[in-house]
Amino acid sequence: MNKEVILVKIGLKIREFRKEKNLSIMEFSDKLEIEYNNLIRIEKGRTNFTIGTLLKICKALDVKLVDIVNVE
Amino acid sequence: MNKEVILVKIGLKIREFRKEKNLSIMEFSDKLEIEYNNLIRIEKGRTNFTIGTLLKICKALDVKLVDIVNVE
DNA sequence: CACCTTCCTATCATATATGATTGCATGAAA
DNA sequence: TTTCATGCAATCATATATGATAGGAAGGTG
Repeated sequence: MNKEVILVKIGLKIREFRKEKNLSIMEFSDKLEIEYNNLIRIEKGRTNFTIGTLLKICKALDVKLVDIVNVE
Repeated sequence: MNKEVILVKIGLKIREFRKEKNLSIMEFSDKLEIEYNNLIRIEKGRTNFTIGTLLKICKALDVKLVDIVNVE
């Protein structure tokens, strides 16, 4: 599984967790220190984001790192 | 646990896996498409590297994403 | 119809990760 | 001693992630 596919899958998983919390992207990006459009890029798998950004997302979703990257 | 601490811990874990394979940083960066000095930055936790870079490392070490980010 | 929310894209500027190179310190071995 | 491998840091240029903003499409509600 190549990078592009994994980034898409991780994005989908983030979106799943966000919807579980009944958060819109805007509400979610407010909780984060991440820009609204950047969050969309991440959820759509269109950007190769950093570990630090992933950690922010995990914190805002109250999930562990392993819960999100478990896509293989 | 903040970002800096987690990046250091992830770096240490990468180093552990590398030593288990008896690879020097130079040998390891040859297997990767990652520069030698960048690998040092990552292992020392001095850079907020990307998911794509993490995936390259996982592939070269033949481990799963979750094995490396399981530091919390 | 207008109005609002949500999701999404595009664009540009800026910050930062990465590539590439150089140099230094240490230790092992000849 | 010299020589070599290894780990590490510093520097600069370049590629790219991110911040910031604007606008469009679809759906719901008045």
